[in-house]
Order: sequence, then C-alpha cells, then structure tokens
Amino acid sequence: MSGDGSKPKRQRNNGERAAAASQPARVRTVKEIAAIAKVSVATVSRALQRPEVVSETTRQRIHDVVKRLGYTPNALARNLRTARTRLIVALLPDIANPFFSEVIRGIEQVAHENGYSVLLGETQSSLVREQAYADMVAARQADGIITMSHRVPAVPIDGRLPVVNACEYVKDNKISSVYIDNVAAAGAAVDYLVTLGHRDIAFIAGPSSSPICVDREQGYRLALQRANIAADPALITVGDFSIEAGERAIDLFLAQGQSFSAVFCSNDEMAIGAIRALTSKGLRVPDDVSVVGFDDIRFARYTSPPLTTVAQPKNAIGREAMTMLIELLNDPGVPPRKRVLSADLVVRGSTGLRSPGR
Amino acid sequence: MSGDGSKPKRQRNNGERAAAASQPARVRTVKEIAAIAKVSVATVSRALQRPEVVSETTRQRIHDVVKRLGYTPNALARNLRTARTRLIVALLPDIANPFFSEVIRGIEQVAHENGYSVLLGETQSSLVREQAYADMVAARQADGIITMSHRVPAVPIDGRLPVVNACEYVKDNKISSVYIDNVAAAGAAVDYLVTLGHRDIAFIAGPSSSPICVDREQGYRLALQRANIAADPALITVGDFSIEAGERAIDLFLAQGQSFSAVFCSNDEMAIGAIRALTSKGLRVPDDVSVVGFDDIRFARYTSPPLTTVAQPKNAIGREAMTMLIELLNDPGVPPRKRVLSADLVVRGSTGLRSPGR
DNA sequence: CGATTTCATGTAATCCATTACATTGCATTG
DNA sequence: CAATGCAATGTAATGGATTACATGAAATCG
Repeated sequence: MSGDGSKPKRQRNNGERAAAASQPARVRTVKEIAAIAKVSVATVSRALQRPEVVSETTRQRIHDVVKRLGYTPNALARNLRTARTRLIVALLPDIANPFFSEVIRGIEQVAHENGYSVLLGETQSSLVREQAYADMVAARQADGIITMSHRVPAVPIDGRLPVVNACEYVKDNKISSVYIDNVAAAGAAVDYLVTLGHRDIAFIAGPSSSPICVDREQGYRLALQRANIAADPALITVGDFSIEAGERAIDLFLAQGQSFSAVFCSNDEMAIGAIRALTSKGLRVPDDVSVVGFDDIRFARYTSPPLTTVAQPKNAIGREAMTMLIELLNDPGVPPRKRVLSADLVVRGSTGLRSPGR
Repeated sequence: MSGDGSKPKRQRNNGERAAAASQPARVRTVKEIAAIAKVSVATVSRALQRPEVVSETTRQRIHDVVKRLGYTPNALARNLRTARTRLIVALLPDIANPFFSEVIRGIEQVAHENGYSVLLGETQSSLVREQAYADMVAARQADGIITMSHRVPAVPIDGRLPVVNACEYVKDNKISSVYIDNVAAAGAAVDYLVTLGHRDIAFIAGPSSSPICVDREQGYRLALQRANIAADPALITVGDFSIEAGERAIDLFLAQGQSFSAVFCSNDEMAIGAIRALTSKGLRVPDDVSVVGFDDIRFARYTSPPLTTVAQPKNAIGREAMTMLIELLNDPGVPPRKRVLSADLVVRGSTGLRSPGR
C-alpha cells in the first residue's frame, strides 16, 4: 500500500498538489497512472479505451494500477476532447405525473442498449427551465434532448437540433416527434360511449396550447358528428390536467344544471377528479354517469370503479423517441419525421350502458 | 450580417474550420468572439463572468457580438478548468412513485436559490445504475448527489463523499441524511388506531433491507406494547411498496382466516392495494376494516374512502437535503449529520371506530 | 513633474484526456 | 543481409475556457 513512488521529474509547477502522500484516496489523472505504471499517458488512455491495441502485459499492469488507485478518468476532459458526452436529457413537465414514468422507461431501455445515459429534467412547464436544460446541449454537457412538452426549446448546434419531441408534437416539421393519433384515439373513446347509448357526452379538454389536446377535442367532435349529435358548447370545458381540474369541471357542469350521461376527459387525472366529484354529489359511476379517461396511468385500474381509458403505448413512445434521437445523433443528415403510433381503448368499470333514467 | 472580418493571423492550424462562412449558425468559441469583438479571450471571458471588471464600452461590444452570434460557452471546458459543475444529481428508485416528486421539488427550490441545477436519475433500485450515476461525480460531471435509497454508492473524492441521503438513511455516520422519525410516526399511527378501539391491527411492512422500514415496524411494535397488545406474527407481512403487494397481503391474511379490524401499511400504495383488496372481498373500509397508509402521496386524498396516512414533510426533506449538500460542497470540512424531522398523522376517511361486530 | 496607484486589457499557463503522428524494435521476405 | 512491414509505445498537439501574472495607460499625489 505504500507504493506511491513516482518519478522525480513529475510535476514541477503545482505546489499544493505535491504534498499528496496522505491517507485518503486523492483524485488521480492519467499522468499519475502513467507514471506509476511506467508507461506514457497515451498507453494508459489506450489501455482503457481500446484495450486490444495494447500488449497483454502492459494492459494488465495498467489495469492493476487503475484499480488499485481507484482511478476514474475525468469525463469533462474526455468529452471536451471527443465532443460527445453520451448523455441525453429528457425533459418532462411534471415528474408527479405517472404517465411519463413509463415513457421514461422506454427511453432508458433504448438509451442503455446504445451506451447512453439519461438524465431527467423537470420543467414544470416553465419556459425558462426548459431553456435552461436545453442550454446544456448548447453548452455541450449533453448530446441531445427528448422533450415531452409542446414547446421545443431552441438548441441550434451547427444549424441542426438534436431534439426529439415525445408524446406531444409541434407544428414545425424540422422537429422529429413520436406521438399517438389523438384524433383517432379520442374518437374511438367517444364512439364507444355512443355505442353504449350515450348522447349527452361532456368533454373535459386539456390546455389548448397543446396540439394533442386540440386533436383530442377534434376527435371528440368528429365522433359526435358521426353519430349525428350536435356538439353542445356548454358540455365542453377546459382543465389543466390536474385531479382538481376534473373536480371543478364536474362541479361547474352540475352547477349549470347541464344534463349528461357520460364524460370524456383528456387525461386520467382529470377523470379521477371527475369520478370523485360525481360520487361526492351522489351520482353513481357508471350507473348515472360514465367516465372515460386518457393515458391509462398506473392508478387508472385502482380507482373505484376502475377507469375506462385510452391506453397510450407509453413504452413504445419512449423507445421510439430515443431510437430517433440516436439516429439523429449518429447522422445529422437524416430528415426529421413524425412517427404516429396508435392507442387502444381499455374498457374497465367506469363506463356502462346509458341508464333509461337519464 | 457580413461582419465576419477576422484578423488575418487567426488560426493557422485547423484547416477545415477555416472554411466557415456558410449560412447555418456554427458553434462558436471565445477565440472567435474575441477576434470579432477585437479584444483578447481573457476580456471576453471576464465580460461574461465578472462584467464589473470590464469597461462599459467593451462589455457592451462583447455582449453584442455574443448575442448576435448566439454564443454559449462550452461548459465542459469551463468545468474542467474550474473543477465545478454546479450540477447535482438526485437519485430516486422510481419516478413513478409520487412520493418523491414533492421531495424533488424541495431539492430544486434550494438548488436554484443557490445556482445549482438538478438532474434526476432513476435507478430502479439497481445497484449498477446507482453506481453509474454516482460515477458521474467521480468523473466530475456533477458536484454531488442526493440519493433516496438506503444504499449509498461509493464516490470518494479526496476521501470525502459529496452525498446526502434523503428520506432514507444508512447506518454509516459519515453520510449525512435527512429523514423523519419513523419509529415515532408509525407509533402515532398505531396509537390512533388503538384509540379508535382496534386491537387486532395487521401490519404490511416494507422491505427489511431498508432501515426506515425496520423503524416503522419497530414503531408498530412499540405502540402495541404501550397498549398491552401482544404482536401477532401472523398479522405481519412484507410487501415491496407496490399496490399489488398491498392486495396480495390482504388476500393472504384473509386466506389464512386472520381476523383484524385495522391494517397499518408502510406506504400509501400498499394501502391503496389493501383498500382495493378488502373492498373486492366485500369488506367495507372503514366500517369493517380501518386502513392507514404512510407518506401522504397526492393520490391519498382521492382514494375512496380517502386515506388516513402519515404525512411526511416531503418538501422540507428535499429542501433540507439540498441545503446540507450545498454546505458540504462549500466546506468539505463540515461534519456529517443526521437530521430527523417529524411527521404528522392525517386523519381522513379510511379509519373509524372499531365496529362492535368484529 | 516624477512617482505611485488604479484600471483595463493582454499573454500564456492550466485543467485532463484523446489521438495523430513519430519512433523503436523485431519479424518477415526476396 | 538490406528492405519492408507491423506491433507497441511515446511525444506533443488539441479541445475551449479560466485566470495568474504582466503590461500599458490614465489618474492621483506630493
């Protein structure tokens, strides 16, 4: 353990660093490893990066020293030199939203398969925070980003953007996106309510700033059209995706004396709020009112009654997004594309035939 | 826009870089900014880092150029030189667990107040992944880490660990931790059940590898002792914190024919599972069985009935953890400490007086 | 007015690893 | 045996910023 014997000519200039022989493991550099293993820094680097080009014996010797001293190469120096970090940042508006976790998992799977690490940034939908994380790419601390909001921060590197949009999408067709066909999925949900006999179907929309919410509303309207039902503006309201928003929406409808036998919600949390508000007002779900959500978050099957909802292929979205990002990183030339997946309606207990009463 | 006129002597050696006058915004360096603003790199750096030491006019000129060309300093180079990144990594076992999101928020608040950014790493309780993220500190890509698991990865930098443990804690008293008094909190929950008249109180424990789970069980046992109730081993089982584990536990108790009028669960998700399993077996909560959870996640107030649970001061835990980490980063000399906060029982609808029947 | 500060700026060392290119020694070949 | 090729290793340039130290000019002082 006393093997700290180093070449005398080593370091002439950095004073305090010289007095190093204390107990605690210090931070090492290639130089030191090289000196101790009696090779050049190049050989140390090679032994670590491309072991096959180094002779068996020196490689062994170097690895021993590295292990013994607990050397970890300085990633900053390496990344500076190689101009890549093998790190990507995934931006999500809200980690409390269980919808994203499965998407993240898909992202991480593909990332790891390809030697990338994923770091998550929670933006709380704040533009400055989105931009702050995006700047990490401009500052070369990450290779690319996957953003799960409908705003794509500006990160022009050499005129191209190493950005993929997941779950959401933006009009700009320079940006690659992965998302589902929200019009079709919402339409299918409403179609199903129609087949159950419902005609007065309320809709709790999401923020109209988000294209996918506009699409969901569009799907709702088209389904009503197909069924020859006139959309009643009084049965449409907007929420912010929170449980509370779902409760408020129902409270509003009821206060206005609207009559409806079904509610379609733009996400599951608002649906959970809706169920709760309905129940607390003495209405039974689904006997009096059917409720459909969107996303199929993990809790959806544990509400009472269990929630009928549109299941997004969350894992696939994540995998596909990361796959596209890697493509983009490997070859900046690939044209951006929008990948549209499909989603399935999962029927559980929160929906039922329209009861004759209503 | 044609202002690319640079000093003739600039760059002699890097060939392809010279042919740069194309349209798309290239990546800039201090050198280029300096050349264009007709100052030295030092002045550019100063204008950006400590504007007050640069004269009004040059500062203005430099900022103009920086803005016009969209220059972002290469953070790798800067961090390499300054040996700090102002980045911290927060490790959480599972982003799908809503418990952590509020803790994260506390961490981020304090981080931003102090000029740090937070990146999240999901470990899925895998040791290799924990270690991989921790290695970012060793590799100098982050300044420190806050981990929310009961395992603290090895990251010795100069013999000290820039690590703080939040929510959980480890025995090793070289590691700073922030957590609640789990023995007391669990005790209070069980005490409450006792005051409601319950004597046959089942317990769904968490993984015994985690000290806080051991503490919660300890709190349960002590509370029973205080009430002169003998703990019945058949009424204790272990789960993995998932909703499903809560369901399985109840199914097990019922299959064994155990009789109990209350269940205390080591976290809310298992409590949600327990409620669901009880309900599906025709038992009413709280009329037949009272259920108490732990954590007070966001969904706890939306179960039916709303869950009585132990509310951890999640935001405070996060804030305190980040505060301690910053302390540690500013002065490696500060002795590690364990900070124990207290938690409150929140009574909602899932608990009630023991019904005479049972 | 010469000496001394003070202010603004420039020069060059530095952080640490990667890697193009150079060198050395040895085996192979005609 | 000289010429050639290959394998293993070394030397030094490089990436892009920060900053200690040096320099020059202007301001202040006696």
